[in-house]
Amino acid sequence: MDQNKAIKQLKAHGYKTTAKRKDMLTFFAEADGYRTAKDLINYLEPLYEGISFDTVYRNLHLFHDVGVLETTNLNGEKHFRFSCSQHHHHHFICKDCGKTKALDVCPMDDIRQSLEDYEIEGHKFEIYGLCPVCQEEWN
Amino acid sequence: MDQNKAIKQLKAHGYKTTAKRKDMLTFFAEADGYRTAKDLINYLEPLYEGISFDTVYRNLHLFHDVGVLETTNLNGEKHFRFSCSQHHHHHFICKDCGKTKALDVCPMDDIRQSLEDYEIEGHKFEIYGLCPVCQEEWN
DNA sequence: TCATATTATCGTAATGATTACGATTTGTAA
DNA sequence: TTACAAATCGTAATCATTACGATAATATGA
Repeated sequence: MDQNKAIKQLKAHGYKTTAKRKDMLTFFAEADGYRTAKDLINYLEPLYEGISFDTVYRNLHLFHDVGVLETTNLNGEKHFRFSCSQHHHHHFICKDCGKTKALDVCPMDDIRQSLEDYEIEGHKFEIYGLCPVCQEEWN
Repeated sequence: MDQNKAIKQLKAHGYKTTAKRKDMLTFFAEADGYRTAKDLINYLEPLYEGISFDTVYRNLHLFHDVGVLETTNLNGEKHFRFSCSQHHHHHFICKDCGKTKALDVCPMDDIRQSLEDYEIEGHKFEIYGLCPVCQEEWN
């Protein structure tokens, strides 16, 4: 996912392109990892003094609904990042900087058979820790 | 984990046995799956009218700290269940009733090698859906 | 059994993230 | 340029969770 693709996605769904939305997408393009609503607000506040919670949260949900962002819950707080729509995979997530590393293995392949009677709607596999860069900063 | 073992754990850590704590443990023993703080409060309220949030949340955290409960975050809300301390495993979790099914596979085994430079602190693998019983109830 | 120190609980207020809403403004297509 | 739907504002409400000073209950040893 990148900014242009994201804007196309919005248009394709009949949503408008606004300066704020563009800047939100810039934020996530530069972030390259999971970020919170608060992170986004901090980024936008200097650009648009007094920007409304409504705007921020509504657009985060909108972006998620049209597939621009994916989301996960870390310590009870929602985190967002650009979707990796290529192929199904999971992530290592750095607790410090929020950046991710894609993992090719998906454990579901080996497990479906053992859950025949269960209706599977989704699954989550994440690894948490410190990326090499942030390890340095702790030493 | 069962009620007696849980009470022993509390004593071993110097915590007291109270009627409320016993009833909380009864709740989780009967629950046999993930439950929220609210679920617990609903269960306790008829027994102890006006029971304090402080009591409920403090004890949930205490139970977690001494290894009586394990916790996970579902839709932004903390859920608790008796720990399965035997050996490391993951769960299928029913979205309807919160009951779980243990999964023997742990994807970490295959993945550690590909994260040599990363400091791994934890991981999460959960499958969500409907258990056989709850599927029936939707038909 | 009883005193006492320590732990638990109460009642309630505060916090933090998120959602909601009527009024106003803005983007877009004709 | 107009008109209308969509977007945003400003702010209040909600929901889960945490915090705290005052009071009560438990466990231990005299």
